[in-house]
Amino acid sequence: MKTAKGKGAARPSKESLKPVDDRKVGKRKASGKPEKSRAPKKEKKAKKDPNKPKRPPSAFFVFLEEFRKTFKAENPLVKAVSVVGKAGGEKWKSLSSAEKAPYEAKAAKRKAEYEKLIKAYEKKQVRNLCQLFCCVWHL
DNA sequence: ACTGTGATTGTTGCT
DNA sequence: AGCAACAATCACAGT
Repeated sequence: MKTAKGKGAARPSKESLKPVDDRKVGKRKASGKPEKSRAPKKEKKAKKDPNKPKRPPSAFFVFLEEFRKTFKAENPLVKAVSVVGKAGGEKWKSLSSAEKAPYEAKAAKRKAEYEKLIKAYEKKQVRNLCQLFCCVWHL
């Protein structure tokens, strides 16, 4: 048996229908551009705001969330997230638009809430800057 | 002991 | 308009 030990993706066969791109997460460099314009400023630590709302999960993630439960329920031995991800991706592509509809609907709702959170977040940021400005002005 | 990684697709955000 | 990074998850490996 294949000891699905975490990393080793337990998918030795069926590469035909696997158009996975090389977009490995972590270092995605599509263009041969050595310097990423979007690169985080190494100078000064890019402190992440704890209040910054995280991006809303896409329909795929919404589906994946439920899929993980099902997958783990049927494969409690599988502990590799990669396996669930691949299985979920394959299943996701197998789903029809109608079946993805409810997930997309939820995703849309999530997005709406996200926009609201972002709005409040930006507002807070502005407020924070305002306080800072006020403090400086007061000096 | 803690943090990063690995894989999936979609969405968002900046240039 | 297009590319790049990041969203959850969970166990393991490395520092």
